[in-house]
Amino acid sequence: MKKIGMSEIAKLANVSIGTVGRALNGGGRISKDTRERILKIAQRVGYKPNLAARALSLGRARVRIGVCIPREIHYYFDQLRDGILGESQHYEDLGVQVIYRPTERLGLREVATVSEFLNDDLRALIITPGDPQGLIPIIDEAESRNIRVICVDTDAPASRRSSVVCLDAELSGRLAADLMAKFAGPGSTVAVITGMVQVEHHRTSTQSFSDAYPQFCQGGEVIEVVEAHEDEDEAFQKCFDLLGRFKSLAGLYVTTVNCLPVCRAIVARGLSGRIRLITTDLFKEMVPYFKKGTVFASIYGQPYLLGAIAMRFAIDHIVCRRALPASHYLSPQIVMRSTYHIFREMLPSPEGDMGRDAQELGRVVSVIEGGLL
Amino acid sequence: MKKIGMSEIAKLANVSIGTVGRALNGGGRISKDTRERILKIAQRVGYKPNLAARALSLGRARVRIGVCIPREIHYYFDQLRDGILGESQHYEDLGVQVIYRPTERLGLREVATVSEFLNDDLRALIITPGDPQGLIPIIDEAESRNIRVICVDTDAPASRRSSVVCLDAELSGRLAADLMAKFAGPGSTVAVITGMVQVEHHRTSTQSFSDAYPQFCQGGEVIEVVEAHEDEDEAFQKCFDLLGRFKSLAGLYVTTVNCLPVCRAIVARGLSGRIRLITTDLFKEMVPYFKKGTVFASIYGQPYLLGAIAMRFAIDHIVCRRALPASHYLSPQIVMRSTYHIFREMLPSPEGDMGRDAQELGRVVSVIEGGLL
DNA sequence: CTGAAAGCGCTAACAA
DNA sequence: TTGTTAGCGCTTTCAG
Repeated sequence: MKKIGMSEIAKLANVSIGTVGRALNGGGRISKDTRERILKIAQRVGYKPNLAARALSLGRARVRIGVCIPREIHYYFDQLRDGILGESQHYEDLGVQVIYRPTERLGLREVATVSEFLNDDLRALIITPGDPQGLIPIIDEAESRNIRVICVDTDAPASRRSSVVCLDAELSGRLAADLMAKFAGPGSTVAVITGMVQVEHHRTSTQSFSDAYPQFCQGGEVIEVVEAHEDEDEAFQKCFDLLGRFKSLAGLYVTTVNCLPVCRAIVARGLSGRIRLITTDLFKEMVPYFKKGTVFASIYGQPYLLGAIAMRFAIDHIVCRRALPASHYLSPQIVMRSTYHIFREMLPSPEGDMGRDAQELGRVVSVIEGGLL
Repeated sequence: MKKIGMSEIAKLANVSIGTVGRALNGGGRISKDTRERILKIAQRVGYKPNLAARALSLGRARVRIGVCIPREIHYYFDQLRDGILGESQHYEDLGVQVIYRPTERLGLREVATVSEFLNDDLRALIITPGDPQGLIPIIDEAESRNIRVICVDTDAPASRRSSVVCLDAELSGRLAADLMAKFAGPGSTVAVITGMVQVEHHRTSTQSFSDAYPQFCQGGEVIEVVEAHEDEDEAFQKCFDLLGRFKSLAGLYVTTVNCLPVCRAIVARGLSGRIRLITTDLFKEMVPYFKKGTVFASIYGQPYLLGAIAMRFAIDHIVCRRALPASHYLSPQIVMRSTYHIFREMLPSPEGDMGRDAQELGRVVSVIEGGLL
């Protein structure tokens, strides 16, 4: 089956190549007749446009994709960014150009920043909603202007966004419960330390854990849910207290974005390795607590992969004209003492990270990692 | 920073565009002087070739990549294949053409099949060595003919292959031990059921598990390593016996490619949910045993991702002239009752899988999965 | 409404 | 050794 181009179709249809172009791309003036005739032929011969030629003809940067994600927390969003931008680089010569305009923190000046994209002649917009409610009108406006909005990591489910790529918070919570039940055994009492309950993801996974734990664990009970407001001292203190109050506590599930204070409290109580600690993050400072056995497991959403997939979706849709999946949930990774070291999160951070210059030729010793690339 | 092309460089160097071409691509007759002058300029202005233009100019299929992987076991290698071929499709218009020539089973007629590739004018060769020893001369021959050989899933470490993308067997075993220790608790006695010990991966992970388990588990012991030769009946019988002999057995680590007979034996003994069973595979027939709680966890190497990464490496190297990492280890996924359903392995298999026609436009309800895409 | 032609950046074949 | 030129398949403009 040989590849067929527009000129072959032109011959088959007895028209010029220009007419074929007009038929294929919705373009301008063309009679319904010829149009349909050409379309039929194209279909029959299985015409597929040559993307390289198209990109070349259109000139560079005909596919603009906006990206608005937070800068902080760095350990997490730097990965997300690298996934998004890294993936896009592979398609530069196919005309993909990324406009990267981050916010400082999740939700901060988000509505304004995203709004700025509206007049940038984008084809797609990748965002991490921190204020889903406030974003709804902008997302909907973007969609109505034919800008496909893809939510990544967080979602704005009530909006008309085309697609979402994220972890299923409910699933994360259930998985934590499943794991905790198997770690702690029947009849065990556990607690949860959560961050700001306003944050959808934390609220959902906490709830889900609490619901699921008793099911997975015969006679098990979630004895308390502590809210730590993402404050280090507060988290430490509350956790320290908790451990003092419940001597029989078997496990702790932490959904804050920073598990370190909890680790410290556990160590301070001399309970490292005894309390089954399940966290939800992964960054270098955790290493000592993995090594010591303080952290039993971390249920980690791989932001790099998340970002790469979101960008891949955008490109597949716009450049390759593939359908956009309404949603894509990926499975959280369970990271343990024996495996944390092979995640890209543990690589020495080269500061100037997104090296667009890259390493030409030569030989890289070893790339290690949990995600793609 | 504007994009600079060959013609700009030509102007800067006061030569014709043809000369620039000769300087940049190692090509033919050119004086050392001009060559170096041009190279310097190119470097200075940060010249990056336009891959779309290059592909277009070269005509289609100038980058041929050979793929030789097994057909069976289907549940596993179909995923690997989809990852490899799926990734390549994205680069068709950049000139990437894949020659897919599978073997029936791992190692079967492998040397002959791989040999056939030698005269196909390939740029890269992706293989799954089943007979690493026998392949060495062919791999080395390929490399010396400037065909980059990338091993995926299995390896031929003694050969001159450029790269390997796989799971670290030693790590898989350690992770299993880590998990088992946390499931079973101190002082627990466990056993291993392994397949053919000739298979490198099984031997290594078994060994690694046996070494690591006592370290992770206070007073724990691996009481027996059963070899089942990949035979269903044998596996069932041996496992059934084992469970009869050691009433105190707390866990079982299975490294065969088919955990079903072990599951059945456990159920037959009425020990489902009591014996901590850790497996290493993931396919639809396992679902009932996940649901029942027979399988506690499966440590699964995601073959789709493995394949996608291997192909991505090949393309990045050949098309984008990036360095080939000597090795890339990815972290095994821990799959549990609460998460198995979101893996692509659980999707209804569309038989005619690698749908090259794909779904144009329209809207996909939901894509679910553990890997990339 | 349709045809003709220029040109995107690069490679390769041919001239000089 | 270097310069010139014809495409690769497509989009887009300008004539017809």
